[in-house]
Amino acid sequence: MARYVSEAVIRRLPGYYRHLRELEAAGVVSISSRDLGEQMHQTPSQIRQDINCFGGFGRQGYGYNVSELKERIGEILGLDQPHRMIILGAGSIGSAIVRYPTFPMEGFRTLAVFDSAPEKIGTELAGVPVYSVDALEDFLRRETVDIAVLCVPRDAAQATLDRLVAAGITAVWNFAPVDLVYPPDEVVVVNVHLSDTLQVLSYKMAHRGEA
Amino acid sequence: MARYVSEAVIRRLPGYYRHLRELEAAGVVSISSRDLGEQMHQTPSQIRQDINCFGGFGRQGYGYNVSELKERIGEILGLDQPHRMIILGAGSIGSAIVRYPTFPMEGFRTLAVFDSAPEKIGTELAGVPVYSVDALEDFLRRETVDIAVLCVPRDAAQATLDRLVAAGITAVWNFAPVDLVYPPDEVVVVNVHLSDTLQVLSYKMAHRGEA
DNA sequence: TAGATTGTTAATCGATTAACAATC
DNA sequence: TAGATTGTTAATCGATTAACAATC
Repeated sequence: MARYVSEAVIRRLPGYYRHLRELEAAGVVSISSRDLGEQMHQTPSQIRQDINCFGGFGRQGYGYNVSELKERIGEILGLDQPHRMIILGAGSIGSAIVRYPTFPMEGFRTLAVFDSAPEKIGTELAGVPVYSVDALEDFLRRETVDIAVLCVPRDAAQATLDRLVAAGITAVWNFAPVDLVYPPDEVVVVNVHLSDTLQVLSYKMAHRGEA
Repeated sequence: MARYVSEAVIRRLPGYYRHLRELEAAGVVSISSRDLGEQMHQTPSQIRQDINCFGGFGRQGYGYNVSELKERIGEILGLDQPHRMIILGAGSIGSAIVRYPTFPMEGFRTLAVFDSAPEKIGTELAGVPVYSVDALEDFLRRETVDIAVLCVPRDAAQATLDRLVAAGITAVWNFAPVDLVYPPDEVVVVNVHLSDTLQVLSYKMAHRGEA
């Protein structure tokens, strides 16, 4: 255990978490890597390797306790800690994030939304106040914020990120379709390039049945 | 050229496309794999390998013509063909997709939105009509639809997908946070599990500076 | 032509899979 | 106990990087 955890493993963890939660809800108490692999279309070997990056919580001859493994993966993902978020941009993507139903119960709480359009400032979005971006630095000085969600238009994204980093934000979830430039040791950025995934779909449609 | 194209390469293509479009807009005429690699934080080798999956359109001693390469990657991604989409679910994610600004100019056109809430049926979302899901099969019989975008709640996703597949839809862009079950030779599914990427961010925050 | 840079083959690196002894 | 299944090491597979001859 405690070996180096590759990006590939990290990206599979949420899938395990989701599947285990469903098994738990279905009343399944224990599961073997063989059965879990079958259900998730992975090899049992891969599942055991992945889980053992973090230490063995399986039992020989028995498998894994579903609730315990789910709980542990949740901890590894940091879901046992609450996260305080702000959203930059009160457009349609920003609205969708504020309203995303499962975030509150996963510990992700949105404190405020920031926008530059005067008609939006002072309103609320699903109960969350919309402030002027001018008040951003002030707000960050007063409140503890863990994650900034970037939902501003493409052309505003880099400048907004620069402000966030200067104000001490260390984690950004970016929805703007740009490759942002930032100091990697000061801030973690995870991109959701929606257009990219749609283009991957387009590729697969165009090249169906080639492989 | 014309070798097997791995998933890893496919997922990098939209990034190339985006970057080349920006270079083109900036008036850059040609670029070497060395410079492109530097700008995109990749090795020149990888860029040449990736591009050569599809045939050599570089010139020795010169590099690649930006516009030509962009155009060719666009074709490979299938962006030269128009795509007709429908959206399932008129909630906040569905609304965000209808309004996504760059889709129309990339050839992705939304024909209709389907929902089950009576108060939404008959209205419009950014100029696109909202129909009852009851009318789904009828609509698909009358109209040519390439892509269905699944934005329904978690618990309705599987049933909706089943209906889509039964009605002959062969490409689905899924936003519901579930692992859908489907016949892989009948339909291509690309998932956008928003919650997963947020959890990856959470992981990286919790384990900052470990590697 | 000489210099630069590709296309492509070979070497390396990392991730996935297989195997099996340890053990519940 | 015997059977099952893990944790872990070794083997394989695939993807990335390096090298270099071909050529613009």
